Amino acid sequence: MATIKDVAALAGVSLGTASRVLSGSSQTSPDSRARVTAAAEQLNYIANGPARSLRRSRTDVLGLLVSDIRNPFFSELAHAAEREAQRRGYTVLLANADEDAAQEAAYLRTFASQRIDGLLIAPQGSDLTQLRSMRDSGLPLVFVDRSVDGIDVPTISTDNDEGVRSALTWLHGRGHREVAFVGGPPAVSTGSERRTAFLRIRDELGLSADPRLIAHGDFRTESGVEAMRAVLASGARPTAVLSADGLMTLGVGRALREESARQLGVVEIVSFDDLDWFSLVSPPISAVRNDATAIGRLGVAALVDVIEGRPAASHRVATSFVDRSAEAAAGAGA
Amino acid sequence: MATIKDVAALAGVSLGTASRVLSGSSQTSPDSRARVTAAAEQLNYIANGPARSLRRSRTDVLGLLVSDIRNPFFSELAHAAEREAQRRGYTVLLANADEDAAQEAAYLRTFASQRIDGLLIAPQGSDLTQLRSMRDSGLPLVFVDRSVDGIDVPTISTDNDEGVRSALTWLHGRGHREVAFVGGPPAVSTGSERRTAFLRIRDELGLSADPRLIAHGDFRTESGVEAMRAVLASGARPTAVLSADGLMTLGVGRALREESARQLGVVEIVSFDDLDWFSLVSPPISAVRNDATAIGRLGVAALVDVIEGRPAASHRVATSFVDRSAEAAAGAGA
DNA sequence: CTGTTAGCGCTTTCAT
DNA sequence: ATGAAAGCGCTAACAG
Repeated sequence: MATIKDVAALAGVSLGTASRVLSGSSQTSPDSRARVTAAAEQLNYIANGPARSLRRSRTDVLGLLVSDIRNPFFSELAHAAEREAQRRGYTVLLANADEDAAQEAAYLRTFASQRIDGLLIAPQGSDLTQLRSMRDSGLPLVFVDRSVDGIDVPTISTDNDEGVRSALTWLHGRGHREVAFVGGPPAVSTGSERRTAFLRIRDELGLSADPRLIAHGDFRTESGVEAMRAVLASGARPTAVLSADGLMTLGVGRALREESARQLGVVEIVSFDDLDWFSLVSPPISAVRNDATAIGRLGVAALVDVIEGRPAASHRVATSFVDRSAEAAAGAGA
Repeated sequence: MATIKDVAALAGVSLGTASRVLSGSSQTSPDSRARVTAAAEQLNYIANGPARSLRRSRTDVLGLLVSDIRNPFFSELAHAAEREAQRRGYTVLLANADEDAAQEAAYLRTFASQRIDGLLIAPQGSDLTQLRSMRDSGLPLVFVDRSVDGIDVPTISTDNDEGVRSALTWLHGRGHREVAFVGGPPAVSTGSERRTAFLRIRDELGLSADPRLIAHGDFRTESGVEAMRAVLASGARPTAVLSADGLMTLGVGRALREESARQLGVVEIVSFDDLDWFSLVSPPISAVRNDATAIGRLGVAALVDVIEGRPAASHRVATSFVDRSAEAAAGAGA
């Protein structure tokens, strides 16, 4: 692998001049510029990043720690974050905590050791001490989607209250009174916020307060199956269900499908998170659009603000409700 | 940020001893071990990765360059690769080329400059020269899912032929003779392999060779919509369709759904790639299971072999066919 | 087992 | 505008 020294030698200039040409940091003569560029080209020179980082004490790399890369919400968020970062001259290093606090802690250490310039994180039951010590040691931090109590970090999150309200209002308007809720883990901010919103708005609207209508999962598919089964087994008779996350909605659908074979009746599904296949099932699933793209984009913008010393603001991103009740009830291939 | 020098000073030992304790590279006395560990703890010391990499000329980081992170196939592959890498002491840096050759080239450069220890890549219309020069400059390379002609790199891919055969045989057995094919881009190896397999096996089975039954997309949803629309507009009358990729299957479903409102009739969908919601649509979509987890795992294993100087073998991962024809035709909420 | 020291490849003074 | 030289934080080779 060619080093800058090789390039300088081939170009017949000093190491310093080669560096100046290559990084464009300062004025250089057209002559040396041409020769250095040619030499670099010829040697297929690619600067050694670690050496560069060591010297400059910055890496131009942002970390993004998501809680589950297989969750479409996060893969869309990651995609948006990456685009925005690239636009601003940063590369994104993506890591997946897999909804596991220990793995999250491990990646946090890895990122810190890589000396990334800043970190975007969707925290779970995060170790508050670790997060604090990272922040205090000067690592710019921004929360996306989720937040953590007891630490003040700019946060880009969804307007969970608005989202739940739109879903319940819509269900209420369609005549539902027995509405089940499959919530997320209360330890995660999105889990608790959506739950709190559900309880309050349910009461505002005068929906059934039967506690058997409520169950909680962990934002993954299988837990959605189990939570929905639990509700059905409890003796409650929901006519509709609000699922707090897209992956759990899949699980809810599976659980209801098992039941439908046993003629339980129709339960209308509404989902927090709109997945692209919802229009293909029958009846189509209406959903709260949770704007992962905006969250990813704003998250990077806020993080770059912090990195460059500007004040960064927290944001609540608006949701919108996608009403599919009017769409044809035909299935994909029917 | 504390350096190893600070740790050594606080522990009252030399820099070298501190380094030895911290990296466990060589024998140290219990006494210094205790003092260094305590000092590191107290100072919240986290080694400077770039400095370490510069000196050791390795990073313990693997790159994974996928073509579309929002494609569930790749997010599953990434997830599996990450787990396997972690198990072997490596961290994965994930990047997304977004089915775009220019972006792929840019990330290739970024990875090269970061001096990652090895790269797992799902290549698209890759610049052969660039790939070759990277390989020749000593970067361990392994292809996953896709390969590129003209460069010899260990490759972990799906048995596309077997997959297509199982799908067409199944359709044939169900009486279909007019089977449409929505293929991927012929420039990508998976696109061309699945297409070639389709043509050959179609003829073997005596299915209709009407050229209007065939259209191509780019492995993304929207292109699936367009390809299917094109087939339907051509005047061909397929009774079934094989889609070459999960995302395009979604598009195919959308296109058929538009049509079904106009009473075109039933077209049975079969998908290369099994997505988790296929059991929820009506009728459920049967599919070729394309084992992203195995590909990711084997890919990392092969890459680590190359890195550590062992010979690495290419693999064709077996597919299996998921027959959902017997499942209840009830929809998600019905 | 430990201290000392060279040097990884680069950027950035400091002179000139 | 350029060359010489220092030094980022770390590991490894060497001497003891």
